Order: sequence, then structure tokens, then C-alpha cells
Amino acid sequence: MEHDLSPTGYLILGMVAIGACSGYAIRNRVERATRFFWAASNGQIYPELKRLETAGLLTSSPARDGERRRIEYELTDAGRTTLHGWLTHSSRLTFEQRNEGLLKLFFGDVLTTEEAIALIREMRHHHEMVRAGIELATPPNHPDRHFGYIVKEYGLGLHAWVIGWCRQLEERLAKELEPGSEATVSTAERPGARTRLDPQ
Amino acid sequence: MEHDLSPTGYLILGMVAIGACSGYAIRNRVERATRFFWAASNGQIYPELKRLETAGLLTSSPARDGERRRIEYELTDAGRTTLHGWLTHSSRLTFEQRNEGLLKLFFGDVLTTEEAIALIREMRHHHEMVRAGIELATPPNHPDRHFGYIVKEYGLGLHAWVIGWCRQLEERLAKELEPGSEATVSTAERPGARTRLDPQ
DNA sequence: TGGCTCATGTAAGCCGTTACATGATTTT
DNA sequence: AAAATCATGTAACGGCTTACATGAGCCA
Repeated sequence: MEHDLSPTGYLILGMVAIGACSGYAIRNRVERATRFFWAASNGQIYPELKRLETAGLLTSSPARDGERRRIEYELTDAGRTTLHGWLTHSSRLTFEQRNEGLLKLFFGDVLTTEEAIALIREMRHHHEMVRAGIELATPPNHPDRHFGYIVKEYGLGLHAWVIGWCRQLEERLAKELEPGSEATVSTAERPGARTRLDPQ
Repeated sequence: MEHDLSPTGYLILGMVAIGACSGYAIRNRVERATRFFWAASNGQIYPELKRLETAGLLTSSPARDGERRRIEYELTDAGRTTLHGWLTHSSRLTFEQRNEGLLKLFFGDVLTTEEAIALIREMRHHHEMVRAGIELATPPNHPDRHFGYIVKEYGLGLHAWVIGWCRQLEERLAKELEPGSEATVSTAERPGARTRLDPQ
């Protein structure tokens, strides 16, 4: 039997393995812990849970009488094998980024130095907020969840690096604004003016 | 007139501003320079170019007789204003990541230490390749393209940080495999065995 | 009783990739 | 003459988000 799931399918399988056993619980965990490197919305989670059950990787049981309406999922042996296979068998890992701040910065030559500095400051603020979110929202270290903690540290460290990088660039550009300086990194470019730039 | 483009629309506008004046040239630049933080495929570029022309932000001219078939685009004044507006007016910047390696790592408690180490090594190799790609593929520093160079440095530095982080984690986990050590980060967990993990 | 959280879902639609199609020109 | 590159496009499809719909139980 061929179980070729999307990474989000594996995310859900893994979440169930870790103890998030309802769609709602998965949603919460994703928001707290993985949204910074892998997001998932209700529109994905609930249909995917059903698909995984149909594929024989999960089993479901409704809440007992008197309890709040709720569907609890468990891994089947096939599900556990599939999860383990994904975790251990190497394959091209999807790695995608969409960083609009960096995209703007890429065109920074079209801006004045002041405008470029403002842009970088905005990028920094964004990463500071993201970092604060990771710091607060991820659950505290749990004896059986070392890797949740490790991944949290990754997020904190990565964004700290970016914040530091932004700060350095801000300072570097600010220096060029000082009266004594010669070279400017970016030519003052106004919407009406022409940009002459060699191709390549 | 309301010009609310997708970031990819602005990417194309910016690429034309920078001197990539055909769909083909934009494609190449994206591959070399921005794909690491903003990708774009033919299926997006060509239709978007036409949309931008219809919106009055670009004008097109066919290649002169005898030259290779080719459509050259230029920014209109409206296009230049729109681009400048996007670059300077602050707004919520889209920032998305999909990092399957990190996602696997998040579930690392289900693995043996050896398996976890193998996974991290794979992540590191991936980032080493991406970093090498950035180093090679991005064009050399051009007098009028400082920010292309700055963004390249960002990519190199960021991936270098990740590579270092992976290496450290590998060493840390390897220490736990040594005969004298007590604690193990991850419990040896096999596909057949049960994972007992408290919710939350 | 009213509002909040818990909890599960669906529908529309965008964004983007993959894969293919086409053909001209340049290089080997 | 063949192969590679230049160059522009389209069609199908998948993944994901947004927004909405629904309703039960809990708490003030």
C-alpha cells in the first residue's frame, strides 16, 4: 500500500502521535508551535483528518455521552509506520519562503537612503513581533517534548539573527546620511525620475 | 485609480524597473536572485505582465525587425508611482515559511537519537546546497545594484546561521550516544511501540 | 440570559506550480 | 543537421486561506 501524503498530512499524523487528538487540538498546537514554519487552517485540517481515516492511518471515536461534542483520533499501526517512514526516509524536503520585506529591500536602489532605512526598520519590527510571539506562545519545556523546545530555540535564534542583521544595516546606512560622508548606497530616486540600470 | 497588486505583481514591476524588461529576463533574474525568498514561474510572469499592461503600469514594444521575437516592457509613470508607493508605504508584509525539515524535527521525540541525528544532517546538507546556490547564482556586485548584493549577503548569512545551528545540535545529540552519558534526548521509539505523551 | 469558548465543518476563490506546446535563432 | 537556447505562452490541478455556518456547553 502506497501512502504518499502531503507534508500537511504528515503534520496531522505527527500531531496525533504527540497527543493532539482532535481537529481543534491540532489547530491550537499549530497556532502555538508550528505556524512559524508550517501553517495549517481548519479548511485543511478537518478534511485531511477524514482522508487519513479513510486511508486507514487514523481511527476516530466520538466523545462519550454527556461530554462535549468532539472527535478523538488515534494512530493505527499503519499510521505509525507511515509517520516513521516519512521521518526517517530522506527525500527532497519542501523549503519555501515568501519574504515581502526582503523583496522590497531587493529594489532598495530605487529609494532614498532615508526610505531604505525606514523599510529595514519595519522589517526589524516585524521580526521582533514574530520572535515575541514564538517566545510567548510556545508551551514550556515538557519532559517528553524535547524537540518542541529545540524547534522553539531555532525560531528564537533565527529571528534574533535577522533582527541583528537589520540593526547593523540600519546603522550602516545611517552613517551615509551623516554630513561628512561621501558615497551614498542608494541614489535619490523619485517616482517621476528615470531609472537607468544596465540589464544583468 | 486603485492599484492593488499582489506582491508578485510588484516583483515584476520592480524587475522591469531594474532593467529586466522581458518575461524571459524576469524569469532568469528571479531564478538567480530572488527565488530564495520569492519565487515566480512562467505561469505567473507572462499573464501578470499582460495584466500590468492592461492596468496601465507597463507599456510593451515588440522586437525590431530582424531581431529575435521578444516583448520589451517599460514602466509608465503610473507604474513607477505604484512601485514607489509599495516600497515606501508600510503595510503588513507577507512572511511565510514552509520548512519540512523543521517539521520533521518537531516530531523528533518519536525517533531514536541516531535517526534524529541523520535527519538534522540532512537538513544541514540541504542548507549547504541552498547557500552554495546563492553564492554562485547571484550576479556579482554591480555599481547600481547595491541592494541586490545586500540581499545576497542576507541569504548567505542566514543559511550560514542555520548550518551552524544544525552542526551544534548534531554534536549535542552525538554526545548523548557516547557510552558514559546518562540522559537521552529522545526515547527509542519504534513504529510498533506506543507513544504516551500528555496532551499540551 | 447573554456571551464566550469549544468544536466541527463547508464553499469560494486565489495563488502558484507543473507540465506541456510552440517555434525561432544560435551554436556545434 | 542536430541540439541547445531564447522566448512566449496555456491548461490542469493542488494547496491553502478566508470567511462563513452551525451548534453545544460553560460561566457571569
